Amino acid sequence: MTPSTSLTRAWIRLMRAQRVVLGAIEQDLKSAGLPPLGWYDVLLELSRVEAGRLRPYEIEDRTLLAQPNLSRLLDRMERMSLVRREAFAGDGRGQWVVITEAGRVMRERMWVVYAASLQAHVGAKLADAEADGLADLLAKLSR
Amino acid sequence: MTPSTSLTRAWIRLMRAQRVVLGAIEQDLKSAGLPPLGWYDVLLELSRVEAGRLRPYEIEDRTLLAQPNLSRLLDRMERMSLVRREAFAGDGRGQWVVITEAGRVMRERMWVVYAASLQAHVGAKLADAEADGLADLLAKLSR
DNA sequence: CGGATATAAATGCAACTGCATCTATATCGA
DNA sequence: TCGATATAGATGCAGTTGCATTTATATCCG
Repeated sequence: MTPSTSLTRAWIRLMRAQRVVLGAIEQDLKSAGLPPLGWYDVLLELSRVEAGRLRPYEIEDRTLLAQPNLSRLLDRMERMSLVRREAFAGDGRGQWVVITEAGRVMRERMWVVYAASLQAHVGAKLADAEADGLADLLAKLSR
Repeated sequence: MTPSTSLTRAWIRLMRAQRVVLGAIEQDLKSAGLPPLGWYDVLLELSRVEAGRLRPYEIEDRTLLAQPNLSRLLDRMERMSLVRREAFAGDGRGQWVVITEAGRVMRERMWVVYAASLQAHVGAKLADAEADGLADLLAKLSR
C-alpha cells in the first residue's frame, strides 16, 4: 500500500507550498498591523451575504473553522467591534453574527494587503493558465 | 494590484486541499494511537542520514520548523525515547540529535499508517500523471 | 404531555505555536 | 588578548488550537 513517488512528492510539495505562502501572507498582514487571515475569512463570508449576517454554524461550514475556535474568534472580533452578536428570533439557542461598518472597513484594508501579498507570492510565480491547472488538480483533492 | 480570479481560486483551493488532507492524515495517525506528523518528519530526516544524527539547526532547515518549536518537540520526543541528545565535540554550544532504535521502529509504524492514509486521501483522487503535474506547479510556488 | 434525544453555542483545559529573550560559547577585529 | 558581536539552543509567556464537556433550548415520540 505504499504510495507512488509521484504521489508522495506532490503531497510534500503541497505541504511546503502552503506553509511557505501562508507564512509570507501572514507576515505581510502582521507587518501592516492587521489581524491574521482567519479574521479575513469570517469578514468576507459576512460581507458576501446581503444582510451582512450569518449564523455561527453557517460560518463554520464555509470556513472549515472548528466550532469552539470560531466561538472564540468571534469573541475577539466582537471585542474589536468588527462584528456584533444578535439574538436569533425563532430559536433561542441561535444567534446572528452581524458585520459592523468597522468590520467592512477592516475587510477592505486587509484585502489591499492580502491581494498584494497574493500577487507577490503566488501571482508572480504562476501564469494564469498554470493557476487554472493547479486549481483543477487541487479541486480533486477536497472532494 | 488585484490578483486574477484564476490566481485567487488556486490559492483558496490550495489552502482548502492542504487543510482537508492534512486533517484526515492527522486523524488517521491519532486513531492509530500514533504521534502527529511533525514527529514523523523529524524521525525521517534522522533516519535518512547514515549516522542517524543531525544538529538541531540541520533539522530546522529540512523541516521548516521554527527553532523554539523544534527544541520543545525534541524534548517531547526525547521523553518518549525516540531520540537522544548528545554533546557535540568541537562546539560547546552545539549538540547531536540521535535517533534511537525505538525511534526507527516508531518511524516505520507511522509510515504504515501515513502511507495508507496518503493513498486513501490523495492517491485515490489523483492519477500518477496528475500528481506529477501538481508537483511541478507547486514547486514553482516554494521558489 | 413529558422524558429521551438532538442541536446551537460556550467553556475548561492541555498541547502547541510564535515571538522575544536569555544563556553559553565562538568568532572577529582593534 | 580582550571587548563587541554572532551563533546554538533553551526558556517564558501570550495567543491559538483541538477536544471533551457543559448549558440552554428544540424536537421527537410513546
